This record gives sequence, structure tokens and C-alpha cells, in this order.
Amino acid sequence: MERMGTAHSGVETDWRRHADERLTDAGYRRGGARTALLDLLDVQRCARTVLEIEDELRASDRTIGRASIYRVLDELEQLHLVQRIEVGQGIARYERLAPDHHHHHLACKDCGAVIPFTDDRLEDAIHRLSAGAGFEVTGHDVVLHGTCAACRAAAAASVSTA
Amino acid sequence: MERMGTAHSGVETDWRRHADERLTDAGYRRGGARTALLDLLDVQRCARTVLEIEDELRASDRTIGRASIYRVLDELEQLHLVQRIEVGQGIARYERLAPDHHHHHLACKDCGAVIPFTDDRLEDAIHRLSAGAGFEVTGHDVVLHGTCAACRAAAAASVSTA
DNA sequence: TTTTCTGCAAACTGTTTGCAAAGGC
DNA sequence: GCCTTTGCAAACAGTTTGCAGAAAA
Repeated sequence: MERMGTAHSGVETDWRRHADERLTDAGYRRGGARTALLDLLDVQRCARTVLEIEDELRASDRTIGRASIYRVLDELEQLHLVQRIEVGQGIARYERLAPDHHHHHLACKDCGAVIPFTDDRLEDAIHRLSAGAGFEVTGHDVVLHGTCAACRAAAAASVSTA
Repeated sequence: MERMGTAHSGVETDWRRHADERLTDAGYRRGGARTALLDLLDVQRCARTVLEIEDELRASDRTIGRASIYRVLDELEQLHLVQRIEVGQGIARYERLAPDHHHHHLACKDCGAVIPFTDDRLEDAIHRLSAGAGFEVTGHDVVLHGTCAACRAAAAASVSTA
């Protein structure tokens, strides 16, 4: 049976099922906090901070302790089920790590938004580079810093107004 | 007169002179703490944490307050004279931003080392991508996560020993 | 002399940890 | 019943901020 009803955009990654499997294989039991967190991560589109995760869980009446969020996210990162990224300001963000979908981020320095994007040429360059390097590369992380379209528009508008 | 005696590898970027100019233009005065920090940054090769900077300054008898380090680094970042990078663990690192030399980083997850590297293909991909994006990109940041040569060797040795 | 810069110490904030109770198997 | 998972609260660590004295212009 195919899963459905998630907010994934077309491609069903089956991340949730894969995660359950990996967790079971690794000897983890099924706790309420972890389940709630997995459900949330499964539906999320892009990297979230722990505070955001906490708020969203509380909003859907599945409040769990902050320590549990950190602990579970750490486990999931060890199992390569989520990726931890930092786009500045020293606040960690987490997102699902799907084998078939990989993206990077633009961090808007005006509004703080984190916007995902993909680029094949970039991916290709990183793969070639990784293969030829003297070190073993297990993952990578690209962050573009700049201003998002909305903030650019807002800035332009305020200039013409002034 | 040309400056000399710095640890720059061949290419004299004149970063220090440029920095002094920018700071003066921006209306900053010359303080002891800032001077000591600029001297250190001028000679450094790759990104340092604030704690490392503090230790190095103390070691050379130019101890300055930690708050000053943060404050000056912040000013320098505003003026695009240093770049702040985060390679994980939520600890910020800072390094000179030289217009003629740009590099990225490998973060070794075993020993925590941060190793710089350059790659033209990667740079090219990012430039093309930035130009075509709907947002205005002012900077970028690539981090490869993996294991450095030394740690790989150590791991291999310990396996064969065991 | 006026304004900036600096150091100290206290405050903040995101993250981690110890421990006892609750929950899975 | 045994062992894991969870929540709470306290501890931590990096970073920021307020303020008074020192230093630059």
C-alpha cells in the first residue's frame, strides 16, 4: 500500500517508513515524543529550528519536552535521517534527509527566511570535487546569503516611497 | 613601501592596509584591541573561533577582552573585511575576506579540524546560479563534511592494530 | 574636551545533562 | 520486570550588553 495524505509535493519519498525501519534496526523503541516528531518532520518542507518545531507541535496538541526534541533530532542525525544545517546566527535547523531529493538554501539576511533551491551544475561540481579530494566527504552544505525576492521588492518600494 | 613579514603564502593581498582604510573611512578610531585583532587576522591562514583568537592573543601578550573581540569582529564583518562561517557545533569562526582569494572548507567530523580548499568549477556553478536566481546573492558558503586524511589514516591504523 | 573604545561582569539564549517517573516490549 | 524513553529543571557555553574608566582625535 502506498502512503498518502502527506504534504510532499508529488514525489512520495517514503521517508517516514524508511525512518521507522532504520530506527527499529538500530534498536530504538517507539516512544510518543519520537513519533510526534517524526510525523512533523515527515510533513515539513524545509529546515526548521527547534523552537519552531516546538511551537508547531504545541499548536497541534502534541507538545513534547524540548530536551526530547534535541535528543531525538540527534539520534535521527546519527542515522542520517535528518540533516542539521546552520545558516547563521548560530541557530541550528533540521530537515529530513531524503535520498532522492537534495537541496540547498538561501538565507535572507533581511527577513531571516530560509528558502530551498536545487541546482544540478552545483551538485555535479561538488561530486567531482569530493571524488578528487584527499579526504572522505560524507556530506555537504551550501548556503547562499542574500536578499529574497519579497524583501527586495519591499526595499525597492520603500525607496520609491521615500 | 611594501609590507612584509606576514605569513601570507606568496600573494600579498594588502588586506591589512585595505582594512585600515575602510575602518578610517567608516569613521572608526584606532584602538589597541582592534589593532591587535587586525594584526592577528592578517597573519592567520584559516577560520578561527573566538576562543582560539583569544588564546593566540594571550600567547603573544596582547590579551584583549572577549567582548572586544566579538565587537570588533562584528564591525569587520559589517565592512566585509572578515567573513563569519559556521561549520557545525554552533561555534562561529571568522577569517579575513580577501577580494582576490576565496575558499571554502572541509570540516573533519573526527578531529574538528577546518581545512580550506578552492575549486573553480564549484565557484563557476555558484556564480551562474546566483545570476539566474530570483534573489540577490551577496555571498556564499560551502562546507564539506567528512574525514580528513590524518583521521582516515589513524582510523585505518587502529583497525589493522585491533 | 569630546567622543569613541575597551574591559569587566552580568545577562541572555540555544543546547546539553542528571535524574526520577512513565512507557514500550 | 527490565530497559528505554520522556519531561523537568538545572547546568553549560557561546554570545551580547550595560556601564565606568581609558584612550584617541
